[in-house]
Amino acid sequence: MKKTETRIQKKNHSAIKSAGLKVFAQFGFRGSTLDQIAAESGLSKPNILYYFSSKEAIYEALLAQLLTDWLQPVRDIDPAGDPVEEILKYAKHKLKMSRLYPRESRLYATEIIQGAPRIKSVLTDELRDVVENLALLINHWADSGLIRAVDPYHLIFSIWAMTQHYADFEVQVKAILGEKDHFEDAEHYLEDMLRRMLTV
Amino acid sequence: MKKTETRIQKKNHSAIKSAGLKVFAQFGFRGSTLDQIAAESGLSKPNILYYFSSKEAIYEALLAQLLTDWLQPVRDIDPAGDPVEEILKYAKHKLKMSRLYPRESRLYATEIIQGAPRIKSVLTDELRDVVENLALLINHWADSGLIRAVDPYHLIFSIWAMTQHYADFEVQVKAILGEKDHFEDAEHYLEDMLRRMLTV
DNA sequence: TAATAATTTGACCAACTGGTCAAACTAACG
DNA sequence: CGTTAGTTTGACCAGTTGGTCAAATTATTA
Repeated sequence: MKKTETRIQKKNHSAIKSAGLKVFAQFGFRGSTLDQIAAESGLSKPNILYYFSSKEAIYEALLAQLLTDWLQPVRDIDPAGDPVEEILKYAKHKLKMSRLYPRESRLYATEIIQGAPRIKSVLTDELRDVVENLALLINHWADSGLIRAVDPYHLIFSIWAMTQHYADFEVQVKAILGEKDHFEDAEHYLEDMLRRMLTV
Repeated sequence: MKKTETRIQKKNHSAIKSAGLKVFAQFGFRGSTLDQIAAESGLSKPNILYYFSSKEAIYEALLAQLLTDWLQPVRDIDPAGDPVEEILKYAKHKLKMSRLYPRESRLYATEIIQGAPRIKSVLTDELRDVVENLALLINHWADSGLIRAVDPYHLIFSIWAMTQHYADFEVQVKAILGEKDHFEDAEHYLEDMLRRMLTV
């Protein structure tokens, strides 16, 4: 049990992860440097390596945190709830994550785009499993006549794609829509789309 | 006019761009090295710099090519054609690009995720302009009762997000669906979704 | 307070980075 | 064939990289 984290350790672990998130999300693992993370966190480079054994260890700590945070809401979908509302709840939750934590989304995106070299096994094990269960549930809902029959996998992909788009492609969205908040309109569009897809 | 490209120049320019695409798409600009591009292209590092003045020049040549290839199909949408079919044609074209040229998509994605430092002006000028015109056309179609009224910008974003998802997140899609070709199902889903959104 | 444990840092290193350059090599052409 | 223009490369460089380490500093505790 590693519960014994001092006040300073807590503060610095957090500062390093926060700085690492900022830097890695923008430049990817190979494009980021410890000097950048040092500057961003206000710690010296050797001091960072006192808390994390390597650059890679910081990156992996961030990814691990991310993956658990992302898988949980899928597991939280209630098979006994109203199907359309459950799916909408999940989609809106994902959209909110994109608004509140765009850097986490971009960190994940760069890792996946680069072929997911460090988390491929998580994708083929946990993620695959969780998605398969959700797909079974969606098919079950469709068989029971509670929602329209759609390909559950591509439904899930479409939710992921649309929600993460607003985080990952933020500069592009802002170049087109301007700087004002666009998440409200995005949510209306997403809700409209999902209701159209799932009802009748 | 720089039409005078020798046989060797043609071959090597192409080999370098091809290798650069492969490397940059995977590691981003800062994560890629000239040595990687050299190894991938079969040329020596100094030889590469004989054809392109710098690492950045290769990257920018790739981005420039990409942007023109991506903007054209938007401009090709026919205001006099059938609205639903025109939008579907565009969406299917984008999906085909994701299948045939996933590395181009990933190169673009990494550039945008990193804040588009080299092409921000293209986004706020050409892309913005082209999208605004398309949005006006979609609104016009809606006003004429030819399609259902939807937010044109978020409609466009949803098409981009869903089509590019299959290229950018290819490893994740394959981790879930397996290695078999999934683009046919994706096209059916996309067509279903757009028809539901745009008709009635 | 004194001693011990935890934290921080400057100096340093070997490997790698983008890029240069003169010299060597090869293709093209009269 | 010989000449010239185009092509290729080995050796090299200065700056950056992730990471080490002993020594100095600071916090904790007896």
